[in-house]
Amino acid sequence: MSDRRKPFPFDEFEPRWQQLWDAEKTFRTPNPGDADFDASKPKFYVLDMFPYPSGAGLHVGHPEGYTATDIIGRAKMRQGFNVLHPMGWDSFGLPAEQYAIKTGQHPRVTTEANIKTFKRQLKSLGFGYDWDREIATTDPEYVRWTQWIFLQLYKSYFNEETGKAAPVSELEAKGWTREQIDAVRLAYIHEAPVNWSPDLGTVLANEEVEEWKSKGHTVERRPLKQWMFRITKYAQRLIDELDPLDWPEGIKLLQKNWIGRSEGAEVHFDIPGIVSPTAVDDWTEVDGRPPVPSKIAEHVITAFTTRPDTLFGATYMVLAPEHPYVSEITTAEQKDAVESYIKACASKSDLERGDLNKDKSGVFTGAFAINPVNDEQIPIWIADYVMMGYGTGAIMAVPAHDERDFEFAKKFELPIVPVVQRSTGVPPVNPGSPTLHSPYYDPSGNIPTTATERNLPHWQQDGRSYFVTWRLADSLPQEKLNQWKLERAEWTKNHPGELTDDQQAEFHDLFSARIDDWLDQGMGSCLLADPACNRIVASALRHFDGERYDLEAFVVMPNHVHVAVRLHEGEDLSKVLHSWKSFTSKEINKARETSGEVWQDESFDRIIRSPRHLGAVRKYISENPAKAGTTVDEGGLYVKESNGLPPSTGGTPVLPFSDHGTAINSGFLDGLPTAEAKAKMIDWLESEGKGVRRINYKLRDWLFSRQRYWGEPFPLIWNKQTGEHEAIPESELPLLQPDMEDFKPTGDPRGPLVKATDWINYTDQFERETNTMPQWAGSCWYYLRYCDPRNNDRFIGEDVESYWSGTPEGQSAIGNRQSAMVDLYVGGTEHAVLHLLYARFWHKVLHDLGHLSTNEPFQKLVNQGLILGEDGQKMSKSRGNVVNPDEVVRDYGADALRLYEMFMGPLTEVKPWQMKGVEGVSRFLARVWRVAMEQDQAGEWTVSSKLQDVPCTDKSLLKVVHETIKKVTDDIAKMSFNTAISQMMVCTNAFTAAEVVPMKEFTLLLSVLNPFAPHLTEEINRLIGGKPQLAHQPWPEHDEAALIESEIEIVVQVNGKLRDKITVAKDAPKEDIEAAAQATDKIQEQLAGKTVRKIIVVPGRLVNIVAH
RNA sequence: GGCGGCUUGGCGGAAUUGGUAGACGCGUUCGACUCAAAAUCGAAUUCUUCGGAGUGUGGGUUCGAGUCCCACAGCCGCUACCA
Repeated sequence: MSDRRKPFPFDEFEPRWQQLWDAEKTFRTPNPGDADFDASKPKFYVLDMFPYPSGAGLHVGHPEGYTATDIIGRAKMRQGFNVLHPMGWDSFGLPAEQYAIKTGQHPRVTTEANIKTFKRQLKSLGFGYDWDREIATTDPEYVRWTQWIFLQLYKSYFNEETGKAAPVSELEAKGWTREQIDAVRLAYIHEAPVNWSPDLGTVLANEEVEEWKSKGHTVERRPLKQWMFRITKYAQRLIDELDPLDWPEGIKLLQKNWIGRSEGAEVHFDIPGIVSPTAVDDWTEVDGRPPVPSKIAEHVITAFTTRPDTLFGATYMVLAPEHPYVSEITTAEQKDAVESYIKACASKSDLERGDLNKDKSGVFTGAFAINPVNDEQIPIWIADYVMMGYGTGAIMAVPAHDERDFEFAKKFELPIVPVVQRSTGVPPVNPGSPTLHSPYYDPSGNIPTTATERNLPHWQQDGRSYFVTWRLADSLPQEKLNQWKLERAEWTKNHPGELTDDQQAEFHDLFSARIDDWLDQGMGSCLLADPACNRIVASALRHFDGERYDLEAFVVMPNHVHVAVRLHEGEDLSKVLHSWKSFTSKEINKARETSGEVWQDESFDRIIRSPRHLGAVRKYISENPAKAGTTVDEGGLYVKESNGLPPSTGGTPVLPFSDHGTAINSGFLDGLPTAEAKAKMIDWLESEGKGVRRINYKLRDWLFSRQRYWGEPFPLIWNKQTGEHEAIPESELPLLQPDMEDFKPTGDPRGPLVKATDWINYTDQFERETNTMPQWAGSCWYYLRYCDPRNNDRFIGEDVESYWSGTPEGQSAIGNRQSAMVDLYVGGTEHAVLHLLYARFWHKVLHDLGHLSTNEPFQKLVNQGLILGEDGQKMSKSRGNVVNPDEVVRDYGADALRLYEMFMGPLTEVKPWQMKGVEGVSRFLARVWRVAMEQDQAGEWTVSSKLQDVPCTDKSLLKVVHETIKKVTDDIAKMSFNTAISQMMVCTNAFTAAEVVPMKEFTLLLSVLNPFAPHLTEEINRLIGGKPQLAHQPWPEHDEAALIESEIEIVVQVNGKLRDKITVAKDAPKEDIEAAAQATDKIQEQLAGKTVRKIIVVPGRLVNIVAH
């Protein structure tokens, strides 16, 4: 392959141009203060996620994002922006250290070698990076500022009043003690069970556990002292401030879910026998004061719940096995069982705990708690389905309304009390719905329907299936109904025209939802709950089954009836309904010795549209009692047993029911919808001192310590006497790791640095912290350092920071809300949560402390899609489908690789590699080359004789060229590179076909192709005498005049089907177009024997003639 | 289980946001050049019983639907006892 003839001499000119760009510093970005800095130019900061320089070298996935940003950067530069497009290395990391341990080589050596390879590879692709700004997170100067930023966090706390970070010196001034301050620092030391990996010899963040386990390392839980960041204080801001960012909605959602905000309450459960004066939450700060260990904490167990409205249904409690109170509350009889259970859990990995989750396990502690709302004694259990890491590590179990609690209660035969009932109402049906046009029921399409109006629309068709619902008369007073109808009519009058979604919802709330709400409140007599009445209705429904109709399913609920029924030919729904209603009302009155209306006039009915719809209706009916939380009398529920539906559930309610509904069996909450019941319960809890409103987050504080050699050491020292920690002076930064021969993990949880005894010993009084920072530390702020990479006085200069955070006018192509520093950030989804969350956190802290003017780092985020192997599988060495970019460059050139990766498909999509596709794109580049160049007898390339410096006389060629400028410009802004390339191919094909290639127009094509294929275009431009370099030329603008044609082709449709095309003058009046459209032979043929009903003219596009 | 994404020729993918479905490229076929091949150039290429049919399936809205609405299915990704 490599010896095959090159279609154009890329192997000669590509390296030459790369050297020129290097030597000339073509892509150097001037900073404020530089001699060539032009303050009038708007800034544009486009950033790639910097790579971890692994030993394997560049992967074809890397250039995907890098080419995209390079195209944008190059285009923006030529559009007059001061473009910052830097590259660097995320060079700390476990693989380098693991490799070092294996080979005995210092990780710095391997890291530097890897960086060299990466850099060579990136340069061979011709990316326009400003290499003067290259940084590596392992550079001592970079480490200095990483440590400096850590110290800013260490010296700060989160001020609850302002919602911002502030220096702890404020608290010192207020007279806080050392202990109190340490308890609120953003960086704090904490003893907690952590994920300790014995063979890596380090602690891992929860998020990292799976990754390393999958690589075959073991991880266990173990309590250790660790440095933590109080990122949870920023949870709300990390959610809220996501909103204005131009990120993919999916990524925003991922972050929100990760932070996992949930609203609810903490409920305090007293343990009897021990008096609790007031319930105090021992884990929270009160009035912004530092936490005070509660004196009564051991008397009270606090549980977090998102459903305080179900408190009446809480029939037991469950603690996590690790919960600190377990040993205290366990009774003597249960002690052995509890202890052995805890032991069993500890030996289970998280994976086992989670994966084999179907079978619930647990042990009774022997202790009881008091349910504050009804003073009932409820047993306290421990079980591993409750996690110590979320909420308070204790739950109130409501088995009737929580799946997990339900399973547990069933297994251990704990009481189940339903306290929420499904709000009754009609099932969801297609709202947009003239159900009458269903071909399922009438293949002829000729639909004999009658619409009868009786309170509500009443559609009828012969022999169809219906779903009918009607209610007891006293379930809704007529005057109420009438009043609501009037209000609805009024509202409709005030809202003419089409309704927005919101208005539709409002409209629904005004009437249908009101009826449902009313009924759900359990109003009315619910006399059908009486088995006698229930049976009357059921037998009436069955009476004509098989004679006048076939019953599909029905259910008799306490205050309403649902029936799915297929009418026999010739039957009339309203008559059938009437006979049911009149017979049953007579019988019910007789049975109850009453008189008067039993049923409401109103009934709801709809045609069942399809077998599938029928299935849904039957399912709805069969589940209805259970969902509503009621039972029906035997016989009151019927589902035809023929089509694979689950058998009728009889009278047993199906629990758990975890949706919202209406409170029942709940004292003062009865009848309230869930939302209101929640609020009322929280109010009650707070007024009684039995609980507090609480917003809980899934997000945990960030474990920032690692026990490794190859990471930034913490710039902290410990007082050997007092055991207090403090910062080393900033003048001592950077604090580098000592040179060590042996950096193997020791198994000592303090990490390998403990072996460097001299280094540790800071003074006689102090010794150094031996933990190091995780890889995230460097990647959290690298985008800041790029702005000012050689500044030795600050992590980023103030002027520089202000310039690169700026919001100059007129830069709207990418991202329209410039509130963040980086305008465009491109990288893989794998960093969607952690890296981006951590970087945002640091950025916000630095912003709060006054070091940054923006509060978010990345304005627009784009995730490039994964490139799969040629077999459609993920590329991997074991599958042998890995494509090496070096080989592609060798065989086809850098431009071809760049162009192919952009031509494969949309940047964000997952797509398979096709080597044939690279060839295709290479052919395209060769065609561009041959438009300008031809080979003489000797095989030497010379400028083609077709290429002439003459005005372009070919109108259509001129049009294509300007269309191309327009489309490529727009498509780059949209990051739709594949379509831009396709347009340039069209343009090139036009040049290839042309007899004479006008120099000026051809140069325009080169000009827009330049960001995609910089080497080829610069080389051709040089050979044909173009000056200056394209990289220094302004971006071309298209000529609107060249796009306009005097005549346009218009499509003629008859009844929406394409039948002919006509050519008309660009500004022909509508009438002329209509006439011309009807005049053609083909159209005449189509219209023969038909009457033209309507003609639709879409200017410049089509004519549609509607005729029957 | 939850959340998110995707579904258009033999393949990768276009489609001006409701207006000619299949741009562009790959592959395939035919032709030109050539002793021949490669390379290059040109033509054709959704299916079709030549009436039409056709964007995962079924319905709906519309003069008109790949695009909007409803329901369903199938793939892929992430996440998982989150109380």
